[in-house]
Amino acid sequence: MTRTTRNIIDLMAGRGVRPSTQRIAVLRYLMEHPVHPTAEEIHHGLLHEIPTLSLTTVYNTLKLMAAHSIVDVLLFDPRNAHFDYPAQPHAHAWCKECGKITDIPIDPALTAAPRAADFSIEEIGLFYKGRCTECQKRTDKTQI
Amino acid sequence: MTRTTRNIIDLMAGRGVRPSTQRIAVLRYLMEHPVHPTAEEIHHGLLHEIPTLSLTTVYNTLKLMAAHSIVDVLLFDPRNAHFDYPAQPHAHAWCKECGKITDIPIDPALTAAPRAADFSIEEIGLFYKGRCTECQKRTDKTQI
DNA sequence: TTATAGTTTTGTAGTCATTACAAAGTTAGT
DNA sequence: ACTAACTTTGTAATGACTACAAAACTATAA
Repeated sequence: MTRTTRNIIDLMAGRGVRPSTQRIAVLRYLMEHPVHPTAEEIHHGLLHEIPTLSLTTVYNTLKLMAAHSIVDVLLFDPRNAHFDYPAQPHAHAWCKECGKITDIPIDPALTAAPRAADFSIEEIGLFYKGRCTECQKRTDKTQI
Repeated sequence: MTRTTRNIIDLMAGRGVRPSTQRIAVLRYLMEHPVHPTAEEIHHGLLHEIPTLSLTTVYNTLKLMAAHSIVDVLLFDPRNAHFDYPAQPHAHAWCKECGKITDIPIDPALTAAPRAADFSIEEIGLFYKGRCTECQKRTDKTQI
């Protein structure tokens, strides 16, 4: 059992989620691939390790871990949800053109709860939508 | 032609969107119903006014106006998109329990573009997820 | 070990918001 | 009025996600 597996089990147990082989694999995949994958991508990426893993289990696992605040669900992309293990607090930038989601270091002041008190805040999200450098370059070339 | 209709036409023209009867109706509905409705709700709410209005047109119109930054698409709710005419810049609070989306006045400093420059930012979003006052009260009662 | 109950996983069959598409309708300019 | 370009409409599809029930697994106790 690797060091990471121990950490993952402890993290899950601390949040009230029973660690199973599949759940550990999904969370480790998210930790080792901080590129905000979709459920489909996680499933595909784990198939060689757990050939019997079903897509349903990946969805169930992500939903369960999101409910226990272990992972974040990113819904910028209208086509499908992306998932994130938030090691550090950060904002997200979504490129409208290529769909890539990039982490943006966040100013700690932004994570402060706002003055409006008529709401119990459990989660804060900050995101930017626009165009990444590569897509800007590509469009510029085309336009010349 | 009402005052508002004139304003809507000017707004659309200024953003490069040709104003049609259906498009004007959709945008006015959003302005007069600042409760972040879904496409289905907008369609239903306009049927008595334009009985032939199709749901496809509502979707097309919202997509077009979003592309021209006239309306915002809110994707917190995993079930369906909500739409917003942002009269003032504001954040959104989404209640995980009842699904209601509430406007939160935003500190103008938060809308400033961040220092990370490798990205052309066209839109900034700030949201909170949690529980609204009513849902908190209801749960408290249940727990007593 | 074996039994048993509770939990998790799996595969299949849906559901449903959203989009593609082509025909019909509308608008604008000549 | 004529024509080209644009918009709307209805239907049919797409595809992410979920419901469900059977099978597999895990933990605990006798």
